[in-house]
Amino acid sequence: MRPISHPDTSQITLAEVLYALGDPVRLKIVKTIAQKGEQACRSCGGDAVAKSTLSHHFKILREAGIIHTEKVGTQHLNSLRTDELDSRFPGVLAAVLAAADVDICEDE
Amino acid sequence: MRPISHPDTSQITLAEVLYALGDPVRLKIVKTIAQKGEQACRSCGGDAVAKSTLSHHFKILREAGIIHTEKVGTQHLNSLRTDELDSRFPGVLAAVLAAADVDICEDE
DNA sequence: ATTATAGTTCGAAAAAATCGAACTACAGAG
DNA sequence: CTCTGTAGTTCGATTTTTTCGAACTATAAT
Repeated sequence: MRPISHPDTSQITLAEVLYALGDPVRLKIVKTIAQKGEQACRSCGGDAVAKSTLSHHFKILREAGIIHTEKVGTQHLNSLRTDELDSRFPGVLAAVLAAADVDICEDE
Repeated sequence: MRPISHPDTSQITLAEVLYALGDPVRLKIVKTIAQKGEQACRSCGGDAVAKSTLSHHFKILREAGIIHTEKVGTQHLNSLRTDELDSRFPGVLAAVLAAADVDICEDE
């Protein structure tokens, strides 16, 4: 298994961040982590999505610089890179998270 | 040619908005309209993208509820649905536009 | 009428998402 | 230490989405 790599703050691009957030499953993942804190992968997906697809979604979020993944035993704990994201693009994540509460369509 | 249709404010979803913004070409279009005001399609694309692809990008933005398109003579004038977007998802567009100024990667 | 410009639509080719199956990695039980 | 279970990844195939060029529609100007 390849080591888990994360982009440096300076390498995070806006288009990639928005792209990563622009998927119902990934938006829900981010929302869940924001609400409940650090989460393992399987606790975010629900059962509508295959395990391999979920893995792919986490990879997209990680490569966009939105989440940090740390391997702990058999599971991968994911947290939001809130501070780094906010220093790079101030207010974006906060506005999206606030909007995610308003939006009813993408709720489970 | 089909009539140009726009979603109602209440039909705009966050995931669709973020998805629409999560493409370098579309982000640039939105940025251009925000800076210079109402724009025709061809004045936003640059020459890196085919005419038909540009047409597709405008369609995505329109269907996501981000832009309003009005036919004026031979051209289509596009404007941001700033107020509607802000009433639906307060602060999101503003934060993204501010971030787009910071982001250097997606600049032309 | 003719020519030019702005943009759309169509069909094909290229790229990305999704899935199930097979795999790796670790933890705990026996 | 081996066996079993759980968490997640990787692989190959299928489906969906993007992209393009070519042909088309619509309006304007000559």
